[in-house]
Amino acid sequence: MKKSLLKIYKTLLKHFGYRNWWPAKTKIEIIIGAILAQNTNWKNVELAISNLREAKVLSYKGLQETPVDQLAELIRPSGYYNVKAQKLKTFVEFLSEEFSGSLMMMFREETSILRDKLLSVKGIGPETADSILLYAGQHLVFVSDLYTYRVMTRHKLLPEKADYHQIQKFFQDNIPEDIDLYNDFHAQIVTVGAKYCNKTPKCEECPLREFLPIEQSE
DNA sequence: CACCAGGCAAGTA
DNA sequence: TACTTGCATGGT
Repeated sequence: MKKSLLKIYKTLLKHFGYRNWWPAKTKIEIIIGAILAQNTNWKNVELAISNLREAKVLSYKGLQETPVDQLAELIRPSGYYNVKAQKLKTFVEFLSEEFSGSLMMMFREETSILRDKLLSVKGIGPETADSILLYAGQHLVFVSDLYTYRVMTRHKLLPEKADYHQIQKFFQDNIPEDIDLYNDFHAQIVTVGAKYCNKTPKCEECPLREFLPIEQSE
């Protein structure tokens, strides 16, 4: 199994090239993006981020000093804007209280301890926590998501009932412990997922078509 | 027009 | 524990 996952990665890498994720400059921008991206098309997130940038509030202080309803207006294109504005505020409060507003201090925490702390923040679930850990903090956690679920289940590598933790463990148990690999593998899965392995799959053109299981008639 | 996107929390049985 | 529902915009 170790081999087949890596083979999938290599196929994706050859097809799409190194993805160079996360598409953001600063750590806080990555965190903001991770929250805004929840159940939302990335294009919409980009619109929201660029609004925040233009308003010069794409920073810890910016978020802290901007009223929640103003933030909501700025991030409107990302959808669920009221909930997400509150989530940004809640994260800022968490960072302020737990780590004196320092991401540097936050990411110095041991991985599993920090993961638990992030999960205790309202609005941060497993995927958002792991995206923050891996992409903003370079912690060794594999990020799963809807596309990961689809790619794995459609290729019969995991059962339909597989939950987040199971998917994550499957990757962590079967590929080398390498931050750059974790980083780019997830990026590749999202890329192939968005293009070919979405709700209405286009397996004929998918670079992973050769990995599809043999169809059984019944 | 309907349906979906790089989730999560809260409510119900 | 295992479903269900609310949150909401912009693209196809």
